[in-house]
Amino acid sequence: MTSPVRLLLADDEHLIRGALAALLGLEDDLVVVAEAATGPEAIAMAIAHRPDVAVLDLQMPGADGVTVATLLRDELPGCRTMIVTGHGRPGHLKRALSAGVRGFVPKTVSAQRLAEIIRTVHAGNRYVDPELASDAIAAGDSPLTAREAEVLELSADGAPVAEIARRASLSPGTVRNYLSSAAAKLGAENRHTAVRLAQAKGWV
Amino acid sequence: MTSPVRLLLADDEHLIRGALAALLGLEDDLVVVAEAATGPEAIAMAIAHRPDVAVLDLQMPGADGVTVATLLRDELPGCRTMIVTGHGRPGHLKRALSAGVRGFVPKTVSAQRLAEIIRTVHAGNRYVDPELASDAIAAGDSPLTAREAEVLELSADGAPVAEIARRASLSPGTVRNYLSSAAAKLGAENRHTAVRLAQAKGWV
DNA sequence: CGCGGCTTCTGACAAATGTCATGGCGGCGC
DNA sequence: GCGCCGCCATGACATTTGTCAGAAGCCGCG
Repeated sequence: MTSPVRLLLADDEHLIRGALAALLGLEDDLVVVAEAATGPEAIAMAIAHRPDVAVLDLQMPGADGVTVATLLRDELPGCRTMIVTGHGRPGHLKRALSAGVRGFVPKTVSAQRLAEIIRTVHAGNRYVDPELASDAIAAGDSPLTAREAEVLELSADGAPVAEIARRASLSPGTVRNYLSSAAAKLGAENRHTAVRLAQAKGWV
Repeated sequence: MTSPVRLLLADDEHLIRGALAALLGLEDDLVVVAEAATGPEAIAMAIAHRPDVAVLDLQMPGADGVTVATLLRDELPGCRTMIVTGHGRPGHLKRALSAGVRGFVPKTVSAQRLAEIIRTVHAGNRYVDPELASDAIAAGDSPLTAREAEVLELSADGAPVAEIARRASLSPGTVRNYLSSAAAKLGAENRHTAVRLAQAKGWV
């Protein structure tokens, strides 16, 4: 028998992380060698313990799972990464895959299933939850140009156009044009619903 | 020794629920008698299995934890309820307490700690996470009137005033007045930032 | 009973926003 | 090189929103 798979677990919810560590530890071919509660901590722990697979939560303080995965790809090429998430948006999956992530699963799977997927990933294969994958395909690519997306994101907190223009170093008129065309592309009647739509698709 | 505490676990994330069930089951004075993934399912399971303590996630499909707790208080007076949540907003805590919930904890606590709190709650005492409590005190009470809150909530998805008026069966002018006064009370410069603020405080 | 607060409405005005046409600039593909 | 597309801007216009004053009915509290 080969040596066990060394795991890093990163999740800001101690309850989940601890429970997960306990359950995965029961599998005799898996061993949790490090845990982290924040993005930066995950990176530090990964470098210190050099796990075979890093299981990362998508939403963490400091840096999200995809960001951590991106850094890890450069720092620790031998370490496979996978994302576990509560509510995954289509856009996140795309970002994750281009960051070299090899597994993407929702928290609705069982621990049993997660263990299998960890083995799959460790073997060098990919695994993406079928439902999330079909969502991503259905959502398609963002129809927004770079500036449209940027301006839309800046308008996410409900700031007036003048404020957005200031933050983007653009003319207010230009901002209104971008917002208008972004809303048209998304089929929204105003920029606020446009923001919601884009966020739901994970495009911002 | 007394008989073990019978638990109901409700959380839509199978991974967490299963892991939690396993960990809490290790405590020899606790036993998980039922699990549920949705609000309605939690209610049905509670009535069927009559647990001593119901551990409810705040965000679940169908009906949220507080709603479930409210129903349970009437249906199963002998059953203590507690809420476990990822990101608890101040307003939620208030709603939960008035629904008769006896425990309110974030998912950042350890399983060890959760087990102790379950015992505390089962003994008839209350437990509220200190940090969440101080947040709630700092946030204070909502300054909004019932209608202001209602209209603000309807405007949450960015719908235009005409749409909100239709849904609330109010005159557009009235809606604008409510939104205006709500924004003024919250110190926001428009209704969209007002919505964000109110949501952050848990007032909507 | 009167006072104050909440609810609901109207009307009017100012400001912000959405829409459209138009134009210049720069890059990319054929 | 020419055309297309994205980027940035301006100006004008219609629409939507925000703000304010005023007014009526209802309810609870002292």
